[in-house]
Amino acid sequence: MPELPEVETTRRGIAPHIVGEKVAKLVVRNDRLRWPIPKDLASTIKGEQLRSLTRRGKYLLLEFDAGYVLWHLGMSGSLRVLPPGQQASVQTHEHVDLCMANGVVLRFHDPRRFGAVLWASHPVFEHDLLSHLGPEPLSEDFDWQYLYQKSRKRKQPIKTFVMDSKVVVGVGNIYANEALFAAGIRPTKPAGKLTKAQAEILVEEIKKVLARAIEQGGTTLKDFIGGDGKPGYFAQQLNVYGRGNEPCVNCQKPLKEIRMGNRTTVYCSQCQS
DNA sequence: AGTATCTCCTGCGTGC
DNA sequence: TGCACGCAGGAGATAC
Repeated sequence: MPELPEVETTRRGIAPHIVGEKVAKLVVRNDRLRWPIPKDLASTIKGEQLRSLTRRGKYLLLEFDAGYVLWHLGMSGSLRVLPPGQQASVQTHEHVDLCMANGVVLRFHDPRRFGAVLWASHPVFEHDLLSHLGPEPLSEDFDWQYLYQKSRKRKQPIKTFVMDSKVVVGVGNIYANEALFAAGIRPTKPAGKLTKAQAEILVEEIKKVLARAIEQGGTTLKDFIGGDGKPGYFAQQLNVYGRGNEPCVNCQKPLKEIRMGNRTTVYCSQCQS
């Protein structure tokens, strides 16, 4: 399930193989993703040179002279590079191939089809899906003063608050749970009740957990495949996620597991307040 | 405006 | 062995 670290890992893995190359063709075997893939996308980018591959939140941005392809992996999506001449047969749920002039094929696999492949003309950041996004969590714009100010008078639980992409992008369920545990803050705490000190440590822990995950190249979650086609090798220790009722790593008290906004939430009632 | 709920989809684990 | 069922999850859409 791609969270920001997996998307970034994918970006880094595939970029060297495709940036600077021209598009030979886009093959769409199934256009029914979260939104339909535009019918004319293939003709729009055919022959165009890929100028850069960047990321905004969990969106990959493929830059061409005329505009951008926005590529979101959704919850179960993965991209892998098939080297030139390696004619791997198409497996089920492999919905899209981006074929480059150098023979490299970028293949999209997405069983649950929550992903998206869309076109955005210039300026890309004014696109409806990007214009409202909050700062990148690893950027300097995301600091404790920002989080503190933004959370004032907000009654929403801090966990759903930091998972809101308008507040900050890229903090999914796994890392929200982990960062709140590391910060010693209870997920249910109203965002507006955070102290300055808590805002400071939470921002720090969010950055730490994401940066560590990127360093390690993604999670071990089972359907992640790295940009080089190898399985994810991320072995970051998860202290709370998936450990409901198991002992807290700090105090051994059984971890609480609750539902918040339809998402599994795990915390230690003794270590988080 | 802020907040909570619903929704898209398929694979997997569980219980009968 | 097979079925029904619940759950997982990003984030936009919708409803208060």
